[in-house]
This record gives sequence, C-alpha cells and structure tokens, in this order.
Amino acid sequence: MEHQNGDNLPKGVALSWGLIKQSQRGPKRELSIQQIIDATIEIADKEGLSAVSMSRVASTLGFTAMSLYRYIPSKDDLLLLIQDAVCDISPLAEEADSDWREKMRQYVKASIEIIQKHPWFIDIPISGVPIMPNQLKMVDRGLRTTRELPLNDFEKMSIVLLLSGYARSCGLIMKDMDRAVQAGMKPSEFSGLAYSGALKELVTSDGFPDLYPVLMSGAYTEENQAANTVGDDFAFGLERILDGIEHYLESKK
Amino acid sequence: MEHQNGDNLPKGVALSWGLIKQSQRGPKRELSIQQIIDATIEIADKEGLSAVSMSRVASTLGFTAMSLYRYIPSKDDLLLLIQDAVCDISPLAEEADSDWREKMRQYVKASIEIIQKHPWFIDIPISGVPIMPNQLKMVDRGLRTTRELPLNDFEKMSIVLLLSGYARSCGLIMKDMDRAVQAGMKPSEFSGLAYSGALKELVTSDGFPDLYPVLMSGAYTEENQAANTVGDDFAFGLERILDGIEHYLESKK
DNA sequence: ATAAACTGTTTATGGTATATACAGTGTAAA
DNA sequence: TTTACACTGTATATACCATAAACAGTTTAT
Repeated sequence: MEHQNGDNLPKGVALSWGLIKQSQRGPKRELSIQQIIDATIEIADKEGLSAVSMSRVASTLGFTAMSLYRYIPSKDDLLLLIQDAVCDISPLAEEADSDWREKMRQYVKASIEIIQKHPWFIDIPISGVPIMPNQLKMVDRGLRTTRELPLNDFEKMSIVLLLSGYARSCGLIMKDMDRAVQAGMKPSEFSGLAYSGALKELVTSDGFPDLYPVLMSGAYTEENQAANTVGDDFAFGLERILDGIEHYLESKK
Repeated sequence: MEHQNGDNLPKGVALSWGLIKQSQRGPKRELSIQQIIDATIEIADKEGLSAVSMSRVASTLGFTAMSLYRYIPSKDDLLLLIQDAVCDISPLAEEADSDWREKMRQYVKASIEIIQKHPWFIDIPISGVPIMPNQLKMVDRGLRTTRELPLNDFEKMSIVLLLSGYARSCGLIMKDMDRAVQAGMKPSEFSGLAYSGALKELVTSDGFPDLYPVLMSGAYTEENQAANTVGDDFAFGLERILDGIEHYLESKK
C-alpha cells in the first residue's frame, strides 16, 4: 500500500494541499504563501493578469522577486494558486431546504460570480480536470445538487460538467458586458459590444445567412436590452438544461 | 451613414477580415500572412503554444523576427489569427437532410474536433464575444441548427451559447484524456488521470462528502472505462441539453 | 561550539516582445 | 529619365521577464 503523501503531484498543487514539510532550522519566514496569493489577486483584480509579474508582486510586499521563490516554485504555480484561492466558497448560501433545480441554479450562480469578481479567472487557461482543493470543493458542491437524484456517478459527473461549462460560458460574456459598461458606454444608447457597428458592415447575408438577421436585430451583441439581459439569457439556457435533466429523471421511472 | 471600413476594430481582427489596404510602391513582399499563420499553427501543433515565439516562427520561415511585424501588429494578434484560422470549417459535413437534434450533434462534434486537432486552442484565452470571420462562421453554423425552430433571436443565441460552451468543456477534458493516453498510460490498467492516486488520499469524506464516493468509484478520473467513455459522457450531457430544448419547443405549442 | 538548514538578496543568464534606425527596392510623379 | 516616396526586410537596442546560482546572515539541532 502506498501511503506516500502523493508527492507525484505538481508542486503548486501539493502546496495548495498543504503538503509541504517545514523544517525547523533557519530564520523565521517573513512572508507567507497566503500573503503572496493575496497580493497577487489584488494586482490582478485592479490591473489585470498582464500586470502580474514576480517582481511586481514582490515589490508590492516590500521584498525582492527572488524571495517569492522560497515560497512558490514558479509563476505558473502562483497562477494556479490564485485561481484556486478565489474558488473558496466557504460561506456558501442557503442550500439546505430547496429542490434540486434551485440548488443547481445557486451553484451556477456562484460559479459565475467568481468570474465576475475576478475577470482574470478566465484568462488563466484550464490545464485539466480540477485537482486543487477549492476547485474540488466546487465540484463537490456541484455534485451535492444531485445528491437526492437517482443517478449513477457518471451521470452525476456529466451533469456537473454541464453546469460548470455553462457557467463558464456565461461568465465570459458577462465579463465582456461589464467591461463595456465600465468603459463608459451608456446602456441605453449603446449597451451592446464595441464592435457591433463594424460587424454589421462585415457580416453579409450571403456568407452568414443565419447570423445576419440575429446580428442586425441586435440580439448578437445584446444591444437593445438593459444590463439584466444577459441575466435573462443566462437563466434561459440554464432552465433548458434543468428541463433536460428533469426529463431524464422522469424517463428513468 | 458611416461607410467606413470599420476601422475601430482591433488591428488583428481587421486583418482577419482582409481590411488592410496594400499600397503599390516598394519591393514585393516575400511573405504572406497566411504563411505566417500556417507556420505558427505547425509549431503550436507540434510543440505547444509555449514554443511559439516571434523569432521561432520567423526563423522557421527563414526570416528575422522583426519581419513578421510588417505583416502582423503583435504576437497577441497572431494568436487570435491562428485561433480564427482553425475555426475554418468550410467543408462542413452533410447537414441538409437531418432533424435539428442531429444538426446540433454535428455542430458540437465539429467544435470539439477543432480542440482535439489543436490542443493549444483552449490555451488561448477567449477575449470576448467572437468577432473574427471564421469564428462567426461557427456561430452562423450554430444558429443554422435552429433555423427551422420557432424561436426568437435571443432564444437562438442562448442555445448556441449552450452548445458551444458544452463543446468547450468536453474538448478540454478530452484533450486531457488524449494527452494522458499519449503519455503512455495503458487505458486498461490506468486510463484515468495521472493524479487520481494522490487525490484519493487527499479527498476525505468529511471535507468532500459528495465528491468522495465519486472519486473512489473512479468516475471522477474516468479510471475504469475505455477511451470511448468520454465520448459517452459527452453524448450524455448533450442529449440532456437537446431534451431540454425539445421540452421547451413543445411547451410553446 | 559547530554544523546544518534555512532565510532573503544580489547578481547573472537567457529569453521575450517590440521600438527604432537603416539600407535597399520598386513604383509614381516630375 | 530622374527623383521622391513608400515600402521591404534587417540589425540594433531597450526594457522587461522568469529564474538559476552564489552569497551572507540567522536560527536550530546536535
């Protein structure tokens, strides 16, 4: 039996699980991984992921760039760590006494909110199936929405994949909208995206027969709707997913 | 009326639309944007996105790094261009005489295949709503699956969002699986992901009550299934989406 | 007391994207 | 034909970046 601490994990992942032994000798540490993560998130929130560099993070904390490497193996690991950090949803909303549809709605909503609070989240490419603690907490919470349902494990995982993928898609678009609004566009006159005017000249009815009417009507760039529009669209797609799941549950009886 | 060529577009986007004027004077160009794009894709396909640098691309073509800047404004633009380039699905499969469910299946399949053929695709963060020609071709094709359906433009866009987001989620996971298999893991004995052993020691039933059984059964890391498993999972989620859409269509009657 | 193991820093290396200045080249206007 | 110009690809230079290596100081175990 292998009772190893699972050290074949990437170092950044091992760090996030707290699997790093700390020997006693040597001076006390003046920094902590948490401080580094917090500082990095603050920079990324304010100025975007491109503003994050090792020296920038370090100087924010009053240290040199190289000092960070006593705590974190590489910048890529740091990015994984901040991605995992913002997945911490410890104080999760009331979810006890609601049906599975409402639980799934809340799960998707929570996932989207992470992206909205931290738009850089989506700029960090997903390297694979989640294996970090808070990300797995999210998966756990997603699975919880299916706890009472008569589904096998594969079915449950597929549903979580469905929901989280949808949340990611919505988060991406809502991030766009938020950014456009913040950039000073009045929702009333131009709540759509910045390039809708140009697109309308480029998208022809010949080359894009099905996109053309949707673009012209403003539905593609969400022009003629208030800020809650995407919220509505978001809800629409989600309800279709939930309907599909419900239909499947009924078909199994 | 503004009959401008829509020059408020980002330069890389304008390039992809062929909106760049070409004056007559000066020496003939020895390169072309297409050559650059092709060379970049070839490098990325073989060695991953991290192997792509301006000098690497240029030297592959027998030129200096700076020469590329006579064709492409920046590396970021180049990445957008290759992302759009592989979205070219001109020879699209038979889609004429099939019902909408089958059309949607084919659309999702085509989207996933792009990611499988070009695993770097998902490593390029999506900057926003698609505005490049081939990406819009994909959107157009997605909308086409809804042509015969009694839906308004917003409903159609929501459905395309649903389908493309799901394709992206599946593509991500299938990319993982492919990579693991290529790395030499025998599907029979260990078709799961590399870290499932470590995870099983870290994910406790207290902290992850709903994930724990799923992980232990092997469903999370897809251990005990052949390579086509994800194909099955992929199909499962998609059928739920389609059921949900069908349910909605019926409810409108 | 001493050696070991750690700390943060300094310095150095090789990489990156890309601004700028340049010499050559083909076309358009004189 | 001459000349001016707008382009070409290149060479050079800048400023950044991640991070390896060497270092001097500090705490603890022996």
